[in-house]
Amino acid sequence: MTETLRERGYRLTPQRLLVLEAIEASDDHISAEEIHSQAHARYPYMNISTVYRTLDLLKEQGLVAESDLGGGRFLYHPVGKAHHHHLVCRKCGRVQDIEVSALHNLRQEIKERYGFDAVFDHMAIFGTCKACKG
Amino acid sequence: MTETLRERGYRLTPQRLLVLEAIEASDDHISAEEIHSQAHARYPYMNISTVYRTLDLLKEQGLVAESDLGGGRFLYHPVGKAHHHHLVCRKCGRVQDIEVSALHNLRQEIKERYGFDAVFDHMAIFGTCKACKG
DNA sequence: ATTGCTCCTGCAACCAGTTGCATTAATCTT
DNA sequence: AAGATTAATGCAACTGGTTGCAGGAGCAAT
Repeated sequence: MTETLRERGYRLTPQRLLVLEAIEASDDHISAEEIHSQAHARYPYMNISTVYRTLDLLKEQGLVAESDLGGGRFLYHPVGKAHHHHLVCRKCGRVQDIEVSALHNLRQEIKERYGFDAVFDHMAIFGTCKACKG
Repeated sequence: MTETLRERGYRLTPQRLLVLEAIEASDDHISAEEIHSQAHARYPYMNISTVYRTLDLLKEQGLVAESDLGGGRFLYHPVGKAHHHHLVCRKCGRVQDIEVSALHNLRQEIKERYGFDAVFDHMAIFGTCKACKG
């Protein structure tokens, strides 16, 4: 990721490197707050607005993906892993990944019935997970 | 709605009546900010937190439905009309209703594959509408 | 009409996230 | 290695939304 940014003419500041490290270290997903607190521990002047701006840049450049967990809460993950969606359990809060193919049929149906091109981009689906229901 | 609230033991304060009126007047959907500004015009002491608390109550009592339009933005509408979902066009911003049945298959698939009970509650689906694509 | 119970409201402080602006520093040039 | 350019940062103020708490008001009983 760092090489890609440099090649595209972006500066590699220590702040950006810390954000990248935090995202890569969490091979699952991570919130902006978590990124900030990790980076802040090592570099006290790290500012939360820099985290958000770096995340915006990484999204723009297609290096990280953003999931909207509803209510304005977001998670970030490197795009290395396969494109996927999330099942968010309202009871235990656990987030489970599901394959992108699960939404193919819905996309097609919406296209046929309404002529609308739906974009499912790391979507969050809420409900109750297997464990919590038992 | 006012009668339902009174029957269930809730007080009918002027603030609550103003919120109800604003929601009923907008037969489509309305944001909390819009409700507040309408109510505030007629009753200057109206506070935004009262709007949110009233909306919470109305949700709880099943009288209004909330749609998450992503990024923490919400719309509210009376439950009188049939349960539905929204197609939000990212180009023109238009919000189109779709029937709840569109998501039946997806619900079933997620249930079978992951044992997860998905709750689709006035969901927003983003993409490009027919008009904007042409 | 008055009283009292307790629900409801306004306020102020807070939260995650965003933005404008002046300052700082990464990189390029020499 | 030093200077210039300008992107990136830190700060502070702001947004929409949430919450604790003390005071105010709806409603029922008298």
